[in-house]
Amino acid sequence: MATTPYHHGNLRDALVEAAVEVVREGGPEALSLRELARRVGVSHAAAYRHFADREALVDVVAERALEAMVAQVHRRLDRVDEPDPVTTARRRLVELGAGYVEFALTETGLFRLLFTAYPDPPEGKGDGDDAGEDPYNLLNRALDELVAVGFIGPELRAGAEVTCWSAVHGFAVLNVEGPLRGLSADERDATLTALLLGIDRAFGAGGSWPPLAPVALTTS
Amino acid sequence: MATTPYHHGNLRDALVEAAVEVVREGGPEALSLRELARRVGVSHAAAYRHFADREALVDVVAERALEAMVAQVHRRLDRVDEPDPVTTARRRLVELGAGYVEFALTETGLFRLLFTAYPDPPEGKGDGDDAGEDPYNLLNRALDELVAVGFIGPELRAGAEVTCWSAVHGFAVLNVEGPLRGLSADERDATLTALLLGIDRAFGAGGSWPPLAPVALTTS
DNA sequence: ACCGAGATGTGACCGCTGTCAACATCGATT
DNA sequence: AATCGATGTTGACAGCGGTCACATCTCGGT
Repeated sequence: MATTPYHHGNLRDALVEAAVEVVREGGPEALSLRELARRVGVSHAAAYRHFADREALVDVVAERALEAMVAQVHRRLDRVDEPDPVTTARRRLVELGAGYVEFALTETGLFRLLFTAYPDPPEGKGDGDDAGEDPYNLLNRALDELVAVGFIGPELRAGAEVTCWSAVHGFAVLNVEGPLRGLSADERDATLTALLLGIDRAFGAGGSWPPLAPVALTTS
Repeated sequence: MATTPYHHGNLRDALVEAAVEVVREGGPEALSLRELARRVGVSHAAAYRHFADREALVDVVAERALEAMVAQVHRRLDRVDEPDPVTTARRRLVELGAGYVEFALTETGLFRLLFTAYPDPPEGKGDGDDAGEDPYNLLNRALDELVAVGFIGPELRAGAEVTCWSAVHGFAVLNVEGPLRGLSADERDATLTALLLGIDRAFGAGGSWPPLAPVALTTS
């Protein structure tokens, strides 16, 4: 039994683990069922006992990626510590965006996979159970908070999620796989700060609020 | 010689034409050298006389796509007709973004291909010859104009291109291949208007400017 | 008018991929 | 102990990008 047991034991988990690793290193296009099987030490068709097709495996990796992203965003969100509630809410929105971008730049492969098979979050707005563990929900709650503390006028709330998400996502995409990928860390921090403070200005245009501190990414 | 001449005549052009058509219908992943050759009625290896590899063909299609995009943006830009120079400049920035998104939604396949092989425009800032026929240059000129007419304070100019591009590109991506692809035309118009006017607010936060009219896309 | 050279197209081949069907093996249940 | 369903294997197929030797055509120089 010591020599190559016929049954792997927990092939499914092993495949997922290997898949995550492969995608982290080479992005979605590096994900090959056959190479995965090779890596795990199993025949090339064995994976089909656990995944209907390649797509199904991609979906599982996407879930993992989403979790990792939420974790990274939370890490940044939790560091926010401001005396003023308005500044707190504003800062949280900024850090939310910065965490999103940070994940995109740190875990390029996972991020790229995420948006070749994103699990349509805006549709499932009804399930209030695990709501919150999803960047989209985090964003909406941050915006609601900004309305609650009086920073965002209620008339500007509609569509604000899409505006924020678009800006931050666009920045991430352009920097990860787009024409902005050559930017230095300093240039990135500067332009990202301009973008995030721009959003802040767009929402708080009504009143006269104190300026926000710049942002710096930890791209490691 | 009427029956299948050995030499095609202008295979290269025919291949490019077919490639553009295929990408328009099925996106970049539908672009296969072999199917192209089949469609043009030639053996699959013939294409390699005209293109080093698949990538080279993709690049040519990308150029075409970029031209088409610039044309569409121009079409919208040229319609702007406002008495006030400040309103003109503001409106032009809005229409620039709307045109970008409109192209993304109209020519989904070409747009998606464009960003799997984007010809790094920010790098080639030196060539002043054909400058202007590139969305990035159009954007920069629109922003400079906004500074010139006094809408954007000079201290906000740095990084403004990236902010605008990110927001609009993110919106396009999320709507074309991302989680926002289910949006109705009305929802899209509304959220895009919110986004574009948000950018307008972010830049003109200093003064008290008249409101801008909403935006509507022609997705046909 | 010819003839050779360079350009262009062909078919066979390689290795890679995802996917399926037939077969082998194992563990748990009866 | 026999059996059955879950799991893994082998072998095949089609499609892909890419390369090669070879066939065919076109055109310019003599």
